[in-house]
Amino acid sequence: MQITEETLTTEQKILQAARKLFIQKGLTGTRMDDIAKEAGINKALLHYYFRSKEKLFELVFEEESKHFLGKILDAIESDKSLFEKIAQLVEIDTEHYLHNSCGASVPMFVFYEMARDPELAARQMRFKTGLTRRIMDVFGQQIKIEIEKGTIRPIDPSDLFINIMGLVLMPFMAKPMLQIMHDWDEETFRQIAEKRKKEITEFIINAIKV
Amino acid sequence: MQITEETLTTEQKILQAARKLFIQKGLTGTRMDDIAKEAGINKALLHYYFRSKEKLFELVFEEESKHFLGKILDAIESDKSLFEKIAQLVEIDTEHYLHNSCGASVPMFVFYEMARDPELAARQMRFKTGLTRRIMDVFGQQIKIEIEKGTIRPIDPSDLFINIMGLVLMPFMAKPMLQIMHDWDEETFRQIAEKRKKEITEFIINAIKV
DNA sequence: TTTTAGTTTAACCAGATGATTAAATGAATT
DNA sequence: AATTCATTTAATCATCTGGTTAAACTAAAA
Repeated sequence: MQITEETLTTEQKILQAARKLFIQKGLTGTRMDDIAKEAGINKALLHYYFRSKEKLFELVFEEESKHFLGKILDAIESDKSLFEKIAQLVEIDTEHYLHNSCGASVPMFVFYEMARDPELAARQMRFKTGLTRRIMDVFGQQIKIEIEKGTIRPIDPSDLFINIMGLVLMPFMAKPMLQIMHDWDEETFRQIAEKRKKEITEFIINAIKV
Repeated sequence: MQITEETLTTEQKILQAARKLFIQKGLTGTRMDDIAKEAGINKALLHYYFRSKEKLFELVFEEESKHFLGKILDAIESDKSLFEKIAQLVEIDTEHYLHNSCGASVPMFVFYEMARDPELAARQMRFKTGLTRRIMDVFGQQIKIEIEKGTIRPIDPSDLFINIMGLVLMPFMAKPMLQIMHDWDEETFRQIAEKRKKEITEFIINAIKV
């Protein structure tokens, strides 16, 4: 059965609308009325389903930040060589943000809200220490082995991790500026992001391989 | 003469306060009262100096986005070899954001507000076509020459540009998450950003040199 | 048909927030 | 000392916004 607007429960419609608007406009830039309108209902029903704006926001943020880290872990936990794993990390993340943009970037949303509200950052990361530690452990271990084998130059795993994230995410975070700078329409942007998958992977591998 | 709080004009104090808060909390997250309080004055005086929140915000944004692109152009227009230029671009940008953070990141501020308000993005970029075109022209020309000389692998200049920006800016944009993930205090973060200057430069050069 | 329980809405409230105004203050000038 | 003009403030306004409430509607159960 196809999922149309009608088949969604009101709760799902609200969550979908909230997600879209929070990612696009942020917590403080989004009105409860806007979410209601986007979901095709009114404000009171919003509070019937979700007690408060903060509660609704926290749900959306929790989901997105977990998803963000989850995607990374998926790629890193796979049983592959380092180079294949990097290719997969680039592929999975790019693909995810290419088809999940809401007209704005999820990583931007996550980082921005964390910067705006350190309490939120601390609270949310507290429940993700398992995820993050696992990411760094698995990745760090594999890097260490490759360095010892002499297949790649010595590099701090967290540095390499930041580098990969930077290369993958930058086009999505800087999208509005890049689009205007280079006069890219949506389709052109998509093509460039698509093409970057291969190019970034090679860029990274060239950068680290001996 | 040292610049203390007393030597600043009221206008400067307001702009300083507005800058700090807008960068930290964004347009929609910042209250006019907060700016007044931060500047040590009251709300009415704010409107006496700057007609409206939007006007004040636009001034701050204009300044920061111009500065952001200006720093890049400074490095790119210098009379140096490509590799030296990349080193300088990394150095200048990192140094700038290391000493200009407001507890939050300027590039994040610029990108975020552009994503939140496409009108603002279009309006602001319209006056910066000279800057951006100059950046891409000068950079593109030099890349082309190096590729023809065979010193670097073929790469689209805008791709390389995005890559450099991603590598330099990512730690600053993801700072809250990274700090919690790795348990870095401010000083540790500073040291890591400092150390990355050399490492990123080598990373990039290894990635592109034949 | 009546009852009942889950949905949905319009109207309203209290506090927040951007903006205005008229009066007060203070320092420089006459 | 009196005048003048730029600063500064407290009080106030109109609107926005998150949240509440009581009533209306709907469809299934009795």
